[in-house]
Amino acid sequence: MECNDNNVRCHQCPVKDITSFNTLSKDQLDVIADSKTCVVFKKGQIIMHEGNKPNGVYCIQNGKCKTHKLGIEGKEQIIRFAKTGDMLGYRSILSDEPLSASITALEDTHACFVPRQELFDIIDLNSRFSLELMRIACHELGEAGRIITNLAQKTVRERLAEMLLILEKTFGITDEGNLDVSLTREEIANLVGTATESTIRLLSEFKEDKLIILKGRKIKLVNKPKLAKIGNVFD
Amino acid sequence: MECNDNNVRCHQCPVKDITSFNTLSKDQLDVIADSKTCVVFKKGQIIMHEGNKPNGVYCIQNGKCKTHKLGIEGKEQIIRFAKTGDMLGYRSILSDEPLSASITALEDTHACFVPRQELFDIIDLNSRFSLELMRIACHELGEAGRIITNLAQKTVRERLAEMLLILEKTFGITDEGNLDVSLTREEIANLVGTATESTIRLLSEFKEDKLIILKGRKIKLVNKPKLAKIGNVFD
DNA sequence: CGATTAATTGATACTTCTCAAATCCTGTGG
DNA sequence: CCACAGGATTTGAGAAGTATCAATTAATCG
Repeated sequence: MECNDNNVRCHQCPVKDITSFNTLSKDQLDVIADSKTCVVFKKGQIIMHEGNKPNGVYCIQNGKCKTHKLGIEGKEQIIRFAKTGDMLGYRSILSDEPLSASITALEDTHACFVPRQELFDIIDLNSRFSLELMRIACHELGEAGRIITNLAQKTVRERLAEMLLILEKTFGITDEGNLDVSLTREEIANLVGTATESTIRLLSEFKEDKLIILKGRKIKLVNKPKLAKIGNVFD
Repeated sequence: MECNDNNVRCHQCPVKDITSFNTLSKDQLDVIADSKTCVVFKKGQIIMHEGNKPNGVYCIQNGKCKTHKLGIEGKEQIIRFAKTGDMLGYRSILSDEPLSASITALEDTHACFVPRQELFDIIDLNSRFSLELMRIACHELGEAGRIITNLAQKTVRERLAEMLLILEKTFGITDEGNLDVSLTREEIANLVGTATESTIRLLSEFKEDKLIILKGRKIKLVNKPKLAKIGNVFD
């Protein structure tokens, strides 16, 4: 798991500017650099485990992760995603509560572990950093409200159409135009909040209606306006 | 709307200790006290309006509110509640985004308006206050994850049973043992994420099964273990 | 190249929504 | 205080949306 990224100082880090550490001074970045540990998580590996108390956060250098909770009878619910530049575990650290969800790597993921204490030290020194953390948490809170409303009011069909658009917005597309994230049908179902079979049936319908092109786990959106209409997406 | 609570200084405020201002020094409390405006909202009055940019936050002196979003075809989704001691509008202020939801008084509510600038001034001075704000936002984020999982995986029947228990935990009970909050059937439906008629039918079933006693909008929980079992509530 | 896991399809049952109609409240003005 | 209008609540019937179970086929990984 350890890797040689440890040689890289944080102020030289290529993703520094898109992380919440972008307001830190050189000295403050050195505090992080001196205490961080860089690791690699293999695809499918659990990075943090629901119910545990983490000793710090991870900053994603490169990769994609899912945040997921255990629901009824062990069924997984995917709450959100994280990608390059995002911080993992901050919710638990800042609320001083156990992890409310697990985090699993969707592909091989490089991340830097920053210990709890150094994080709090910087919060104490740098109110801009504190504000940035608040901004992120409060933004996520707004997103959560939107997800709650969708789950409560939209049909599965509507939610799936919207989710395809959200996946494209979140992860972008590959050279071939496919969504740049590989999810099983079951994962899509656990994201949308439905049964795997329903997801498969609806994806097939969308394919029949020429809204998407399916090739195994590769999904290409070819009629986004129509998907947006089906999903009641207005923005 | 204005009221004479303005005479009360914040350091003497009876609810100060249960608010996030409880870490402020006397001087810092005076900054708030000098800039605050106390107001009263009538039952049903909109305190903040979805999409607007608030100029500050409200601290609830006394009362109960609902936070609600507009969903499909104007249907209301209730996201959460607020009560005495809670802060309103902080999500929008701290994320620098328009309000993601409206806030409406469920009963006559006394609240103090604290302007945006003074809030940021204190954040700059007092990292314990910043941490407290982060703690609240991150705690709410964990709650939101739980709500998302419930909406995605539980049946309406399960969600309603759980919601009754949550309402009792949130608002407590009156002398007669009823939930200390008055909601229409439609509001309960908008909270659980279902149709009004479904809520009515299920409440009637719970009444038949002697789990609750209904008298108009007064609801008394008489068999909480059974409700917890129906709602798959384990904690 | 098996062995396992994932994806697909069909049939059926169940939950929940929608529409319609009737009754009950509640606040308000006379 | 009463009558009344308008909203809230309740109940029924039928339609629609989803889940579940079972069986088959396809894909993937040592």
